[in-house]
Amino acid sequence: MPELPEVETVRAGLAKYVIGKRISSAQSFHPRALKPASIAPLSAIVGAKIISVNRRGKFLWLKLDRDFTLTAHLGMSGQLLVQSSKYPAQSHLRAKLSLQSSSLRSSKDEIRFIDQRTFGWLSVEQIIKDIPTSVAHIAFDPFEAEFDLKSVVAKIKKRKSAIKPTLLNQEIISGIGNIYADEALWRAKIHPEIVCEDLSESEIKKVISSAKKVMQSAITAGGTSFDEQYKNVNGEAGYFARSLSVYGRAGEPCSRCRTGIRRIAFANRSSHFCPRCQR
DNA sequence: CACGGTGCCTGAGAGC
DNA sequence: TGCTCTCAGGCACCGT
Repeated sequence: MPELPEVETVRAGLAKYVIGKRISSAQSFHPRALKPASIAPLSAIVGAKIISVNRRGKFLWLKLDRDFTLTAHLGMSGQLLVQSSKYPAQSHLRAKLSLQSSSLRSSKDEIRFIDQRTFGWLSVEQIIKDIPTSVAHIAFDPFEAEFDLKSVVAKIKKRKSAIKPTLLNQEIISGIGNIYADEALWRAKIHPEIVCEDLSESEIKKVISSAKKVMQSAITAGGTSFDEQYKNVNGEAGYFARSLSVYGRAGEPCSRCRTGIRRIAFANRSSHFCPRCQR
């Protein structure tokens, strides 16, 4: 599932291939591919040049030489592939952008948006202070210069809900999904159901720094391809799944204390943790 | 304002 | 073999 490390891998891959290119056509093939809030059809970006590829948390956007942007979210199963238009269409191809190339030999002439479960979307949006409208309410992620650890800790400390759903709340800290939330809590030795108010400031800091560290390691590994849905722009899987300590490892021994990893369901999600390390 | 619950979606895998 | 059911979890939205 694409969380910050996977989206960052896709962002970097896109940046490598598409910056400076002009979009020569843009088509959508599924009614849900374009977000209903999009201010224009996908064809509105035809003729625009891609200036940069940006990310906040799990949101991605192409900065164009226009006063609007193309924003993308991968949802559960979205992929953005950069490949040749000669390559046959994938079964869940939802949209594609053709790139004008200066070199006739360039084979990476298409961005394809593929999405099995259709929770992902593209959207043409206004850009205000460099941020697209659908990203305006999203909190800074821990890799952004503006991320303010102290204020995030203070905000979390006041909350009456459990730490796990709080880590998943993109309006408090962005980029963390179910996999990295479980991994961060295991690293910080904190039980997912502990109420935020009951944690000390240093415990909250530890969870956040653990989240940043585990996500940094995952970026280095090219992301986690746990359910075969996530791929980078070249269609390759990341290999961080082998480095996961708790997610998807119910019943296996904890690598710190050998106690069996437990899986519980709460807040409509599964949580994996070590019942001995995380009290 | 804070927070919990629900809906959207498809294919893999389980169970019969 | 083939049917039906459950599960996976991203975000938006709604009600309390």
